[in-house]
Amino acid sequence: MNQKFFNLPQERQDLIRNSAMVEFGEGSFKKTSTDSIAKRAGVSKALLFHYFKDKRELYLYLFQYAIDECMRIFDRHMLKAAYFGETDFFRTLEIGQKVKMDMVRRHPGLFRFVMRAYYEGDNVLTPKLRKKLDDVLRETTDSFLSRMDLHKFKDGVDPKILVRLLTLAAEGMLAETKARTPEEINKLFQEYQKYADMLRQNLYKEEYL
Amino acid sequence: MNQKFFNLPQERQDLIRNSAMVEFGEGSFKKTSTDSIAKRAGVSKALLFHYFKDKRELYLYLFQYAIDECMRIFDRHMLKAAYFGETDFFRTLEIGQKVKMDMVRRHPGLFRFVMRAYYEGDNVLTPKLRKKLDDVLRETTDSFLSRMDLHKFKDGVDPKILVRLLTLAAEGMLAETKARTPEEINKLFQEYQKYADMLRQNLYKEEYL
DNA sequence: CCGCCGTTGACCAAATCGGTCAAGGCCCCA
DNA sequence: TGGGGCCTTGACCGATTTGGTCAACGGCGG
Repeated sequence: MNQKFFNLPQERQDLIRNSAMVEFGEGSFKKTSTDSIAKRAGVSKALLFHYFKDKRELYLYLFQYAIDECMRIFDRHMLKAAYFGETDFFRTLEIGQKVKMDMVRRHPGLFRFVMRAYYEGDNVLTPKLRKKLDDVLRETTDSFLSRMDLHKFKDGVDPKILVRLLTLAAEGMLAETKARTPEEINKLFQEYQKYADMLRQNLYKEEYL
Repeated sequence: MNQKFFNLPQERQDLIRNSAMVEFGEGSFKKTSTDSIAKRAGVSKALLFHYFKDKRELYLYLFQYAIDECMRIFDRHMLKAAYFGETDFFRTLEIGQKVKMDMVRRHPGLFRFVMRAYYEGDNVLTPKLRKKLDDVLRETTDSFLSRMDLHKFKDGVDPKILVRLLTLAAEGMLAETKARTPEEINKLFQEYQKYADMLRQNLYKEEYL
């Protein structure tokens, strides 16, 4: 790709990246047209091909960028939690969700794009990239659980499936809305907190409530 | 539409309907080509236009069919539960999920299609149809809750958000797999049951366990 | 033998596809 | 004042795909 892309102002880079991720997130690689991407970004199609030699190159760059962004966000959130010595399962997960929702605001369409890309039927994504995403997802969960204080849970509660349950719920909420305004995102977060509170209230030993 | 469509053997009707729902479920109305639908069904495109005058007519028929099918399934499951006098929240919900997963086997792509259609940006779906789906969803939840024995829950547990939490999880699981074989679907169901068991174990009063 | 019916491949004009190219506008340095 | 980059664009390309049509095929019951 044309390295001059990075000389553009950050907002313009984001505009192009976000538009492309939203479009690629709505359909398969083949069905997504470069025209629609350009139109969403309010930019000429020729400009896209000025910075990216190919539709495929744009796609692969976006995937790389998305994964890196996820990692960056995750690291920041874990570092933050670690800095404050936070070891509480729900509070840390809450921070995570908050950061995630913030990311949705900054990069609407990123999650959907990554999911799409992961399940993309065509072989546009190499197995190597696919594996990379796998690793990121698994490592984040493990790393998260290893730092938490799991003694607070009642006996018989498996924190691992609890993470999955809450993550599924959060992603489901994210998937079913096109929320972009801060108020909408805040509403989603409040709903998430209702679930988390209910679980915390009933899955923690009484002495930790 | 051409009423002779219903003279076809049921399997052939299902073949066409399912293929169309899968394809429409993967992309927007505009981006989904009649060619791909025909190809998936192993049928000539001309046949499609023999039974449905339009791409749009096919789409609207499918939506109607999908909603009716959902209703039919829901009624059957509720009647079954009512017949056995079942009033337990988790057992009834479990039956519901089981039936739902069965439907996924019989109609792969139905759920995704309905969701897509609901959030479809173009105005192919009239507000009236959209409202109809809304009503169905809300009514089923309310009707379900009104028949359940909610005294078993500990104080402070809101069954309504519990339904939503479990539904979100189930739909999330459904969305992230392309599971079609009975074994895969069974695996999903087992995962669902892990969540439900954990919640039941901790949200019910002890005397009801 | 006919007529009906489900089915098809070939075909159509129109739209859309990914990608190119010459040139316009703008700012900075000489 | 006159270039020389640099970001940006509209117009354009041939190739493919689009939704939709149509004449005709084959099998089957009468």
